[in-house]
Amino acid sequence: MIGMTQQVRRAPLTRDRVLRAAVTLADATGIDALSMRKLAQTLGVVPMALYKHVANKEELLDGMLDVLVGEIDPPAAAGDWRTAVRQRILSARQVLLHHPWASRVIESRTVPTPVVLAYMDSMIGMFRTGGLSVDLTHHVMHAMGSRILGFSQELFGAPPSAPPPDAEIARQMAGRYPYITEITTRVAHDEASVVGSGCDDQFEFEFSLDLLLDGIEGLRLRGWTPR
Amino acid sequence: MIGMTQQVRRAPLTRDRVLRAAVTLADATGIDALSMRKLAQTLGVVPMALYKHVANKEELLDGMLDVLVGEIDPPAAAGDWRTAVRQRILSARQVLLHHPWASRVIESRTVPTPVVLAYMDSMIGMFRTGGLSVDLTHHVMHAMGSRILGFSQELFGAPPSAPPPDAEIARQMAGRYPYITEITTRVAHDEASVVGSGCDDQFEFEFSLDLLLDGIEGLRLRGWTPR
DNA sequence: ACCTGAACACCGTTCAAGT
DNA sequence: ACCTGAACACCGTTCAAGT
Repeated sequence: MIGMTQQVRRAPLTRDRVLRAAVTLADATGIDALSMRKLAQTLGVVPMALYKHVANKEELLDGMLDVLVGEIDPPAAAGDWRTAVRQRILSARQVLLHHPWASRVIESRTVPTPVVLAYMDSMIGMFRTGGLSVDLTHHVMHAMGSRILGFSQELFGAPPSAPPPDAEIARQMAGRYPYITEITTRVAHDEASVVGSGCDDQFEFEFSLDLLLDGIEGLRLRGWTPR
Repeated sequence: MIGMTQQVRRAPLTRDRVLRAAVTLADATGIDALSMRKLAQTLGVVPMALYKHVANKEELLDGMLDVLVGEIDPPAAAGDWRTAVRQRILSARQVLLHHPWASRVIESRTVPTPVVLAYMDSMIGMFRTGGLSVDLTHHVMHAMGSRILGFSQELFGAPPSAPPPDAEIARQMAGRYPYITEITTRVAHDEASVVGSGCDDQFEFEFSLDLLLDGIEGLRLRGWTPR
């Protein structure tokens, strides 16, 4: 027993354990509350011990995204490109919905990791084997942008989640923002019994995705070429 | 002269002066280097003096975005909806290009300010007066998402800006990411004399924007209705 | 050689003391 | 009543001292 410390009991710290703990902590407390110090604490370790497995916090964030990309379903083996791409992006979206902090972290990355590059490569492959030219695939990848990772690219997370305004404030809103009011009252009426919050996020995501995929398929059918 | 301090010389601190100084500082040093303390320093003021004009840093960031939205051109008076929307979004994009930190700040906002609401309202108005139904306009606003503010929604800022890899690394890349390589070599060949860095960002942005606008105009012409 | 406590150079914001 | 210095509770990371 002599010389045996509490540490011996713990599973040895690995890069993978660090990254997974960071994902769990961000899920639980949000990305703003994720610090190297708090992460070390949840692992029962001194802060500096983390720096053996990640060079710095940037590399930690990169690694956390790699974990999430690993959760996205692999591409379906058979079927047309449109269905396969659609399926995979909807899978990516599910991952992002389970980790709401991910979109802001992705936004802050400057260089893709090998894991993200591999994901992008396989996504490009789905367009290419589907019959899109190299040039068209190139522009399509730009057009899809972060949607390829399941981003909804909404302007605000959930603006209509605010408590229902009283009549006086509603009247002011209608005067100042007539067009917004026109839409929100329509939505409130349509879905009063369905959803309390407002829009159907899944419908909106699929509407946007299909708008792009339909446009792309149209270009492919018309044999789009540069210039 | 007695009792006259250095402060008397300075223009009095206003909310507007605080916000504009913050924008200038973020432009010059990046958003990560923007702190309440450094901002106060550039204004020749003690940090706590800022809190008379903004409640906290969140409100400062909101206000900075309001300044940028104010730089976007107002909608063109005449013309079809497609041209007017296109023009205005390209104007918003120019603003974002001049303030590269803006996209990450927008991403971090949770509630739109009155200034942003007014911008969204006028954008919705452009679709409505162009002949889109309330329902279609609603979904279209979701589909446009942050692109309405000039976002490119690219996955990474400038991935091909890396120094040209040597032959050995290039061979490894080609083996690991064959589809990415297929595109990047094509781009490098096409634009070798035009652009050193890689893609033509303006072209890619307009390609994506037109893909969406064409799709939307198609739905309008076909008289799209829900369900 | 490895590990780690203390220290450094920062943060945003509170609050009590000064005018 | 207004203003502000010091303090509080944090950061990410460096580095020298300990084993």
